[in-house]
Amino acid sequence: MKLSTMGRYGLRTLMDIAEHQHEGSVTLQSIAKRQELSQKYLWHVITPMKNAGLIKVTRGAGGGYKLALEPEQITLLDILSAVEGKICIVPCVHSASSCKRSRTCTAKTAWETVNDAICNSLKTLTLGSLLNPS
Amino acid sequence: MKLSTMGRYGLRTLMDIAEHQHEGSVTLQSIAKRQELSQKYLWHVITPMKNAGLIKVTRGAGGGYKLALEPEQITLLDILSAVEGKICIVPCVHSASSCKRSRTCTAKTAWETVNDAICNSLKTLTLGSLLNPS
DNA sequence: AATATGTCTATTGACCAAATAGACATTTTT
DNA sequence: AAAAATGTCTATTTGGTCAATAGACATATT
Repeated sequence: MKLSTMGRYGLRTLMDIAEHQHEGSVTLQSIAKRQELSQKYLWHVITPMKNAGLIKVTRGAGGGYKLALEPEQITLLDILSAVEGKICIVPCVHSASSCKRSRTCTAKTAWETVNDAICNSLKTLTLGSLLNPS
Repeated sequence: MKLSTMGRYGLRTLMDIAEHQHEGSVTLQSIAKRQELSQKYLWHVITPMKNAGLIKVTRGAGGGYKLALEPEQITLLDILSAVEGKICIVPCVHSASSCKRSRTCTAKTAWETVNDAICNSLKTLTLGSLLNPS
C-alpha cells in the first residue's frame, strides 16, 4: 500500500506554498528549486490541485501560486483525491465491473469498510495540522 | 494508494478458511477452486500468513489449513502486514536513507502521522468483524 | 514588444508486481 | 512398504503502469 509520487510531491508542494506565500505568489520555478523537482514534472502535480480548487494561480510575469483556502480547511483527503484520484484501495470499491465476483464477494463489503475507515482518518488531518504538529 | 493483489487475496483466503474450517482442515486446492486462483499463486499468499502465525497447517494426506487464532483476534493490520510487509505509505517512513531530504523534510513527519492513523484504523477491523458486518 | 510566467499533449523508459513453472519434501492411508 | 495426496520452495518470465522528459504553445505584466 504505497502512495504514488504524485501524492508525495502533492503534499510537499502545498506545504511549500503555505510556507512562502506570505511574500506574494509562489513561483513554479522557486518551488521546483526548493523541492528539487523539475518544473515540468511539478506542473503535473500542481495542475490537478488547481483544478480541485486547492490552489489559485496568477498568470503572467510576477504571477505564481497561492493556496485557495486556509491550511486548516485543506484535508489530506482533498489533496490525495486531487492528485491520485478518489481513494480506492481495491478496484471493486468504486467499480463493480472490475471483478466478476463482486456480486457475491464477501470480501468486497469488507474492503468498503476499510476504505471508509481510511478516508475518515485522512479527513481528520489538515494541511494546517501537519504544518504545526502539536 | 492501491493494495497489491497479495493484500486482496490474503483477506479473501482468510475469509474462505474461516468459513470452511468447521468441517476440518481446508485444502489449498479447495480454496483455489472457490476463489478462482491458481494453487501456485495462492501458495505465495498463504505462506507469509502462515509465517506470521495467522494460519496453521497440517501436512500430508488429509491435511490443509486452519486459522491459528479466533477471527476476532486477527486484525486487518496483521493480515496486510503479513502479506505486504509493514504498512508504509511512503518509503521514508521506515527508511530514512530512502531520501536525502529526510533529515529536514517537514513532509516526513506529516507522513508518519498519516501512516500511524491508517495503521490504527486497520487495527480496529478484525476478520471477525468483517465476516459479520453489523 | 519583449519577457517571464503558466499550459498542454505526447512519448519514452524503467521498474516491479503478477503469475507461472517445475522439482522437491512430508505425512497419511492401505 | 508403497502410493497418493498434500504442502514447500526457488527461479523466471511477462506485462502493465508509474515516473519523468520533451517541446510547442498561451497569457499577462512590465
